[in-house]
This record gives sequence, structure tokens and C-alpha cells, in this order.
Amino acid sequence: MPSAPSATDTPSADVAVDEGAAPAFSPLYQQIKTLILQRLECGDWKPGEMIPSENDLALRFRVSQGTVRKAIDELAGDNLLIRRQGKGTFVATHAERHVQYRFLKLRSDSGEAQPSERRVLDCRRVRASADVARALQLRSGEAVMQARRVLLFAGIPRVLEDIWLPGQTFKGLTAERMGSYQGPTYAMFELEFGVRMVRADEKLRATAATADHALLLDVAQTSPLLCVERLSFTYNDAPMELRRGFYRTDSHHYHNQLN
Amino acid sequence: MPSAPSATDTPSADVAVDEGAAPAFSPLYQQIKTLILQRLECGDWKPGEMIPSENDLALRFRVSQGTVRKAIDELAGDNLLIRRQGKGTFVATHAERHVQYRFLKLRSDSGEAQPSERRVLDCRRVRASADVARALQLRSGEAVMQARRVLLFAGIPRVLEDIWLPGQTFKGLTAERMGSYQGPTYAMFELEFGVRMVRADEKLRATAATADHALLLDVAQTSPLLCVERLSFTYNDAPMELRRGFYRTDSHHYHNQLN
DNA sequence: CAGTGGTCTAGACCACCAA
DNA sequence: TGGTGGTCTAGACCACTGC
Repeated sequence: MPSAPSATDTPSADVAVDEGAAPAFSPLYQQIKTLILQRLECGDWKPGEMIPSENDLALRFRVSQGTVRKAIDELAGDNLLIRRQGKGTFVATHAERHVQYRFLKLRSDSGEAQPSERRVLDCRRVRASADVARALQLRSGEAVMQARRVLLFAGIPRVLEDIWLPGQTFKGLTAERMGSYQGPTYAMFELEFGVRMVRADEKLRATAATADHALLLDVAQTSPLLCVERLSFTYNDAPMELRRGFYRTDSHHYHNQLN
Repeated sequence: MPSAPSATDTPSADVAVDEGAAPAFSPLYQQIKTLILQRLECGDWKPGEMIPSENDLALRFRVSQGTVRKAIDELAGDNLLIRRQGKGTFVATHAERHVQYRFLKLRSDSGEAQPSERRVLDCRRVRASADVARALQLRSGEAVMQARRVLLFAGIPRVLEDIWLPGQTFKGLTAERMGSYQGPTYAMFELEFGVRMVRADEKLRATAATADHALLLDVAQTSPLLCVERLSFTYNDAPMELRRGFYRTDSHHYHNQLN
């Protein structure tokens, strides 16, 4: 451990001190990971920004560069940070061209394709139903923002989505703001509401189109649709968005890679 | 690099020698990864077996332990190896209790659940249709094994699967052998045919039940089913199995985690 | 050129496991 | 107790980026 008594940054960094007896052993790099995570959570380092260099962090935290490296490696593996050789390490963001629509797994059968158009049909403040409240860890009846939109691929409506967001955090969200923003909606959430979606759980089912679906997706009633229910989380495993999508899977499919 | 001239193991290990000018730079640990992969591919180290220790490999390959470590770390990340502290590093296998049914993402809505029963309806040698041949990289009309089975969850039929395998490799596969084997089918493939499935691509669609499906899955005709087309790969990204499954998603769902 | 991440080493010590 | 993987260090050198 370097002896330099300067550049102390985190007075709370009791790193490298094994206190007490009962608490389970925690490797140094895990503690460093936690410290970095705290900076991300509290918005100290924002999406798209560069974080201090490995050497810098090593000095601040009073550990070797290799230890910081391992911490950053794991965070980069979780898509929380992005390393760029020669440039630095950056906070991941949904705004990047390369990883845009990271959570949208619908592909055209012939290969790629991204939504060509987005139509926001509705966005309003409502009271949370029981299941929405449960998913978002709110009290039943609490205010939530509810939006509905259609995604078009090559001019054809393929996805109908209902979205629920905590009313507290997303106060002021309107159909206008959702529709006019260029780029992924999750990028807008970062920029305008300071919320970064980190991971998500999806539950998929096959369902029959209702009259509503049929109209909005331009298919026959009772025709099969892929129902995708997504719960997205920010830092700290806090649920921040519930989304129920209905996908037309004629000539498109949901692609999943299993390791 | 240690100077010990002993314990040479791989005469082909030109590791640490940057030859030529044109070929792109390849880190040492990548080359080590390749060497380990070759051992796995050629069946030198079989599923479930322990591979040599890090120190042993470091000596064989004439590199430092840290370099071997990084190579193994990545292979473990890809689920090709499994590290067990205090015991050693092992070749991953589908036979392990903990990761059984790793590729089956169907869960009951109330939580977990694994298939309680497996009924093999059919297994025979046929000529590959055009699309099966394309997926498995065979010539159209070449021999393939084709099987059909039903998976039951808590006594209820939930999954109907058609499976296609290269006839060459899976010669001798019968319904009897598929049905009587205890444990995952992929574990049997490892044990009896020396084929380990490493990863898979899945394409999901919502479809309407045909008369066939209705009968075998005990649902009404045209009722929505989740169609899961899976292409599984062995080492070297060689396609080794095509599987088309139809899932009943009443009270069950396909679960996916997005990072 | 300086600064960043990427690779590689050599050695120390720790945690875990089995005999 | 000895062997295995797991952590941590300190320092060297390389590859990439941008000024």
C-alpha cells in the first residue's frame, strides 16, 4: 500500500481495515467496487462522463492499481462502466450509438433493424393499480405516470407498449417530451430525470390479440402476440419502470443468446 | 518468463514469440486461452474432469501464473470451466445439479419448477430438410436424427419439442436412450456422444396451436403458444442441435434477464 | 509527447478443502 | 498439512489516443 499521505479523497474509506470479527470477509476490490458504485448512485459521476483514471483512484483509495483494475473490470462487465483504451473509463449510457436499444430484443427475420418511428399515444398521471404498485414497490393507489406508445419497423406497427413509472421521480413527463426526444427513451430518462436503467427482468408469454391490440397493431383479433413484461432496475436493484409490450412476430422475432 | 527448461508440454506453444509483421497483436493470455480450448475441443480434458492447476499450466506454457489466471477467468466467464476454491478448476458439464436445465428458461409464474416428466414420442433417422440442413450446416438431404418429446410440469404437458441432430455424430440415438437417461438430455449428449453444448441462440415467436399441438399439449386449437427455436453450438461455434419448442404460457412464462 | 488503459511478471499471503 | 484457487502488491513495458 503506497505511503503517500496526500490526495485523501474518501474519509469514509476504511478500506484495508478488517474490523470486527463477525462480518464475513470482503475482498478489497469488492469494497472499492462499492465505493465506485456509491459515486454512480449519488450522481457524482454521471452517464457519459469520464471517471478518474485507475492510477488516480488507486491513490485516492490507497490501494494498488491492480486492485482498482479488478473492481473496474467487474463493473465494466456489468455494463455500468465502459473502458476505452487510451482515453479513459466512462460511465455507461443508453445514449451511445453502439448500444442503443440494448434492451429491445426484437429483430427482423432477415437480420437487424431498429424502430423507424415512435408514436406516443398517451401519457398521464394515474393511481397505481395493485400489480403495478407491487412491481414498482409503491403503495397501491400512489401516483404513477402511465404511457402508451407504438413502435413501427419499416413503417409497420410492430410493438404496442404500456409503460409505468414512479410518479414521484418522473413528475412532469408528457407525451410531447416522450415523442419529441431523439434517441432511446432510456437516454432521455438519464438526461431529464437522472435515472439510469441498469438491468431488467423480462417475462414472455404468448397471448391472443384483443380488440385494442388488433386496432393499434393492424392485425386480426385473437391473432397471436408475444407479450413481454419488463421490470427495469436502476442502481441498487431499485425497480424504476414496468413495461408491458405486445410484439407482432410475423416476420420479426425476439432474439436471445444463451451462454 | 521462468527459465526452467523442464516440463515442456506443448511443442507447438510458440507463445511469447511475436512473429511476422502483418498479423494483429494477440495478447499472451489469449494464446493460452486458445491452447486450453484446443484441449477441451479434442476431448483431452472431458466434462466434469479437473484440469491441471494454474501453477502447473504456468510451467507448461512458460508464462506466469497471472497470465494463466486471466485466461482461465475468461473461460470460466463463458461457462466453459468452473473454478472451485481449494479443489481445482473443472471442465463445465450439464450434469451438475446446480446448473441443470441451464438453457430452459420456462418458469412457473409462482417461482421455480423443473420438468417433472419427459415423454419421448419419437426418434428416428430422416433426411434433412432444407432449413434444418442450413441451420446445422449440412447438405440438404443428409441424414439427421429427429426426435419429438413432451415435457410435463407438475403432471401437465407444457412443452412440445422437435429436435434435430447431425446423423453422423448422433448415430445410434433412440427414443429408448433419450427417455431412460436420468438427468438433462445435454448431459447424456456429453456422456454418450462426447458432444458438449456450449451456447445457444434462440428465436421466439407467438404462434397459434395446430391440431397436432392441441392434441399433445392438451389445449384448444389456435390457442397462442410460444414458439422457441433454438440452435445450440459446441466448441468452435459449430452448430450441433436444432430444436423447435412450443411452450404453453398459461401459468408459466419464459424468463429472461437483461444486462 | 504525456496520459490512459492493457498486458505481464514475480512473489507474498490468505481462504478453502481434503487427507 | 499440502495443494488449490483468491487476493494484493509493485513495477515494468506495451498499445492506443489526442494534443
